[in-house]
Amino acid sequence: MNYWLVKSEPDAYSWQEQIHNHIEPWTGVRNHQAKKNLQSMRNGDLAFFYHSNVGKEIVGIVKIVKEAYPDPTDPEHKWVCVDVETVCPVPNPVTLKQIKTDPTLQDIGLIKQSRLSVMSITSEHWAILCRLGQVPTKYQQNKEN
DNA sequence: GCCAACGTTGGC
DNA sequence: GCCAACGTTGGC
Repeated sequence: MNYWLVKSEPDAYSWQEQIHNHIEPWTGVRNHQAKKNLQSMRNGDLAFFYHSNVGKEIVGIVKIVKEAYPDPTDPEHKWVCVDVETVCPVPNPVTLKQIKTDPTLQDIGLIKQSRLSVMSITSEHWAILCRLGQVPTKYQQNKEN
């Protein structure tokens, strides 16, 4: 399985709304590299939910439950979305500041490609971020895969 | 195909 | 509010 990070501005769609909705289509991605990443996601992959602009921290974990399909918010049907399901909150949200000061996280996409809204995360970085966020072990991996 | 102008994202 | 990074548009 693969690990990912998806960004949302909490003013537009927040983690609280994600908890409430439980399963939600991840729509509105309008960048080719992000689209490619969406298309590489497989059912059961896990993703960090990051609050951009306001908060600037990793606040939760979601699971991909429906692979890429045409984004209903795109009238031209040329962009895609996936469905994500709430897995758990990150008990101790990991801030961008923390990530920037951690020597083991310097080559993470969040820093190197700050404008990309859907990116992959290595399993090593995933483990480090889970530890920093104090994510319970049982949520760090999807046992179904 | 190049590049200037402009728009957007997102951090500071 | 500013700006860096990056993407898009359109003239040539």
